[in-house]
Order: sequence, then C-alpha cells, then structure tokens
Amino acid sequence: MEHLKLNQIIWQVVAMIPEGKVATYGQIARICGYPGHARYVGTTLKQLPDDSDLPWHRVINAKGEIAFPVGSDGYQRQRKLLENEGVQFKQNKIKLLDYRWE
DNA sequence: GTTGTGACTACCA
DNA sequence: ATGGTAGCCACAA
Repeated sequence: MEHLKLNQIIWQVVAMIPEGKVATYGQIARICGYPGHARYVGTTLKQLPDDSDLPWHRVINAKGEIAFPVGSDGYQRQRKLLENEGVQFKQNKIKLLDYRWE
C-alpha cells in the first residue's frame, strides 16, 4: 500500500480494526507507515460519507476518549456504536488497556 | 510560495 | 487527575 493516497491507506487500515476493539489516531497513522499524521487521520475520517461501511467509530484519541465534544451528536452516535459492540465506557473514557487493538 | 486549519499527542506545571 | 502548550503535517485556499 505504498503509492496510494494517504487517505486510502487510512481507510484500509481502519477497515482492519476488529469488532469490539479500538485504535487511536496516532496508532492508525503509525500502522499506515506515516507516524506523526494522527491529525490527518481525523481529517480523513471527517470526510467519510454517513453511509460508509467503514468502522470509523473504532478510532479514538490517545486518552481513550471519543474525539467529539461530550454530548455532541457525533459523540453520541459513536458511543452507541461502540457500546453495541461491547466496548464499555468509564464515564467518558474507554479503557485502552482492555480494548486497544493489537 | 505562504497561511490557516484540524475527529491529534507528548510533555510539563 | 487536569489544563495549557508547543510540536505535528497533509491539505485546501
């Protein structure tokens, strides 16, 4: 996956995250072979169509939190999807030690 | 070219 | 734990 555009590589990696697990933005960037591009991962996910089949909800920040402001509709959508997969929240955070992919 | 903008992070008080 | 800060870097204008 070398000469593809970065956003396509990112989509590919995100698609690999298994159900019930999560990955951080920085982690995705690293796996893509582009360490330091955490922000761009988010920027790319933002461009996803709502009907995308990509598991974008399994991507969270390094603190184990959803990147959206708490209470925003994006936040609630993502949280619900994760909880449906069995990912549990401790208040507003996920225990990365338990759910981190890889 | 240069500038502004993030669904980010690591570090430090 | 929590908030501020300074790096970060591809991309669009």
